[in-house]
Amino acid sequence: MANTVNNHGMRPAQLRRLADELLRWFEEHRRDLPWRRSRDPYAIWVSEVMLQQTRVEAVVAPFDRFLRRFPDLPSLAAASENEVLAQWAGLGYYRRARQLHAAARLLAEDGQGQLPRSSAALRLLPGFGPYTAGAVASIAFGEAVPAIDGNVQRVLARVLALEEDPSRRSGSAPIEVLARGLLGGSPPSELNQALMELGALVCTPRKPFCETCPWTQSCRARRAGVAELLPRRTPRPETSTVSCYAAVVRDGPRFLWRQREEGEHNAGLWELPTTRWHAGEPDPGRGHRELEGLGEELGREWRVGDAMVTVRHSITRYRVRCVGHEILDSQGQESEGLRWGSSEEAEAWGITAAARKFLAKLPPLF
DNA sequence: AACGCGTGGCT
DNA sequence: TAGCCAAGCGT
Repeated sequence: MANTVNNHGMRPAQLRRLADELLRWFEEHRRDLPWRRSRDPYAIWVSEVMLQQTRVEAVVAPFDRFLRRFPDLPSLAAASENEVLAQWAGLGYYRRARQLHAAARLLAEDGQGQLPRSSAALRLLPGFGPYTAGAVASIAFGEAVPAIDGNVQRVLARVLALEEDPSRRSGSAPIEVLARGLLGGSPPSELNQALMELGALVCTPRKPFCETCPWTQSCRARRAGVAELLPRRTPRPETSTVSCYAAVVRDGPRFLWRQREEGEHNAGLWELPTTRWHAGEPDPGRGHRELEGLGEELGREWRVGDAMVTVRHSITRYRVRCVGHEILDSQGQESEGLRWGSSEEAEAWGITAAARKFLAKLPPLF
């Protein structure tokens, strides 16, 4: 039993060797990423939040854009929520942006005006969970705390040939013990980033490149030939198809936009007015009826036309088909959460990914 | 503990 | 095409 918590039998000398091999590998293979060129804790924080559940390639452009618009913590704190959401557009999980913004405001108000330097203090801020607190504390401030994300879970689960699910306590405990063991004596920023980089570039979920891995000799899963099978995670819920219908209401170059409400997904972002989802594939007759209903709900006089275009996207476990119908709106005025705007204007307010897909697919005017 | 929250790229 | 999944957090 002692072995379970004692690094599965990893001795200090072996930990030292693993850490050295990893750091040497990282020195040679580390990617040149925008946030790695900065030592500014604020920039590192922004990058870590953007990287939650999001691929590096998807973060590079939004990161630069965001930092140009909000170069420091005071500028972020001073911004409106929708300005922040607009800069976040395309990254998804918009709550991350709200919490980043909320934390910036807390820090700006309480006089400090800067991030606290310890993982424990960071952990108290909105949006800082165990991973992000560890990542910012180690990368920005050099604290010797692990930063265990999905990459690190995978890498260390394989090194240990761990059969337990890393998202459960029985699996996360040995991973954390090993992550801490590897930190001893190494620069925390380098070691943590190296572990993640190894997971991103070599110890990939499927078809890991074990031949080029610095740990290929010591990895227990590799030796047992089960690397690809680890970590064992509980299967995701099955995806299902849902459908909805969007009102394409045009007035020259402008569209009618609706702001999604608090409590809905994509809250605060603007979309073409859209009906609620229903299970199953789209149904033209149903689309007609539901859009007429939506027009009444919004207090407008609508003539619902034909289906023009269908976009598909997905939200967590739902595959969404959304059919855009041409709508004639004989009113024209705006109201709370309902306004006219060109696609460029709406982009600046912050629009949903589905709306962006509609804009790209809709036939040009005339 | 399990679920809700987005999105885009890869296979 | 459809499924899989990627530097998680909050409830």
